[in-house]
Amino acid sequence: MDQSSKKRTAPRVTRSPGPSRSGRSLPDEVSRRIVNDFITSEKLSAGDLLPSEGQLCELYRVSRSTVRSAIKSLYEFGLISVRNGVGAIVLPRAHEIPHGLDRLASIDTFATETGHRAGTADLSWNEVPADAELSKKLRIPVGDPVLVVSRLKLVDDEPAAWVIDYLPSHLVDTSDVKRRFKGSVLDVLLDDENLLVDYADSEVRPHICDEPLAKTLQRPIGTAVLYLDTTVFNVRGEPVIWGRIWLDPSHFRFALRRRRFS
Amino acid sequence: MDQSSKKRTAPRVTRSPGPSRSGRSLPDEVSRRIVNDFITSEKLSAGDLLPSEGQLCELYRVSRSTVRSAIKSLYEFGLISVRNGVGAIVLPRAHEIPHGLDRLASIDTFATETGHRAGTADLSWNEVPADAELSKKLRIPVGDPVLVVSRLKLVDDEPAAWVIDYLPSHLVDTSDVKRRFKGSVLDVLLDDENLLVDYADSEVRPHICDEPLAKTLQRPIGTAVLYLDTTVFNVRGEPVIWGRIWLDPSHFRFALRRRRFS
DNA sequence: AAGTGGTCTAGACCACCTG
DNA sequence: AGGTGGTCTAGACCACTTT
Repeated sequence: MDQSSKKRTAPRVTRSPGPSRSGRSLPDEVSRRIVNDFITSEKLSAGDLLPSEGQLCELYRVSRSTVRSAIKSLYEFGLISVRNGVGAIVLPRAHEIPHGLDRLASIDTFATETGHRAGTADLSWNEVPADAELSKKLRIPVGDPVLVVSRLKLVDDEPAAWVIDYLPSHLVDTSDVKRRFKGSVLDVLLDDENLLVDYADSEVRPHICDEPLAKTLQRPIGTAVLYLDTTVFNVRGEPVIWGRIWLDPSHFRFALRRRRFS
Repeated sequence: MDQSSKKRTAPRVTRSPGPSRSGRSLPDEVSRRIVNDFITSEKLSAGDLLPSEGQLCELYRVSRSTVRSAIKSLYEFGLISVRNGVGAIVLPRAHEIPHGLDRLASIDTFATETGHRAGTADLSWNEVPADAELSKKLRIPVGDPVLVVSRLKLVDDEPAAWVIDYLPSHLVDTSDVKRRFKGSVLDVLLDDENLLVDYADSEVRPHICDEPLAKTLQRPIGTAVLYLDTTVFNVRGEPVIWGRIWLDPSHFRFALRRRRFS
């Protein structure tokens, strides 16, 4: 087209300014630009159409594949809808999705991201031999050592969740985990590049507080809480944590965006 | 390339046999083939590597982009992990995730897919003017007519959930919905191509059965159930259903695969 | 060094929606 | 008819892992 003569001085979007290492991909960068330039800037409002893919290609000087990838992200993030033959429609940003239940992240991360202060109390570390249940959940032989970490999670200094994590000792160095622990066992393991932590399967159930739990969470006996039974796996599909969490729903809203198909 | 001399007689994967209209995309077709040929066929087992992307391109005679798209689907579906420089690793117990809580589908669909029989009882249809809460949830003026559909959902003839759906009357033709209703309001709307139903935001909370609910679900008073507060939106981000569901956890397990980032 | 996945480009053609 | 998104291809180059 036009590169015959000179390069346009248009602010072409590139991977990053410096040594091309910002962790950000080109599509992510384009997503960010689209959000800044059109969505949060209030240049467009809910129901309006984004510029067409072709226009965005010219604007940011990237290929259509890159623009399409960026648009897909915005769609999956719930910011726009896309209609064939029409365009990308800006959605109302009213709904927040406070804690994406489908995202693998720690309570500390969720709390911090939503502007709250996460804390830990009644922390205890134990090593026990695996019983039948632990053997099944962690897929290790009965009797193998298991690190048990239990604690009360505080949000803004109020009891919010009771958490017990079970880790196969052969996978983790107990003293190392202890040293790097800042409130979340999951975060320590997520940061460890050798463990290759990848995903978790959770099951959500309602639960009624019995006396010890009620006392711990400082709620009346009989209060309804959410129980999350979670197994975290590495990329090879081996269990690395079995976690049991009892959550006070007054401190944690569990929101979820559900989509067709997928 | 290689079409100069010999053509492979390999069974090139194409969009569909007939008039190219099966609704299935090429990447979806390739995904299906990969699952059939390598994962469920037990040719590979958990921890094994899929053939490389290049090999899959040759095998199915498609471009690398198509193969990568197929692989991404398998990843998002939780069937494989992918590691840079290594390959795609088959994950264990790939074949479950009974009720993906993150998927927009009806109770009937979930029940049927898991081999159960869905039923409906105590069905009632009403039209009421929107009060303040309905006005807020459905984003319509107070007083606007709202269709209220309540019923007991049965799974294998046992009470499993109490459901109330609220629909703005201006969006739906009540008699039409009634006529096409086969147990699920959501399914009727999902099938309607004019409504453009797109996604839902749900919030999950624990709930303790009071007397009327306990009686309806035939459970003891004080039983813990899950309460799902769900708003369904169309592609323009307009609410089309507000649904309230009380679920007996003994009939519905809510599983969720959680991934990093995303 | 060789092989793998990760990223990005350029271009072609199709399906859909709107005038 | 013309514009928009949807799909697929071919190829280039980079980053990562293994040998």
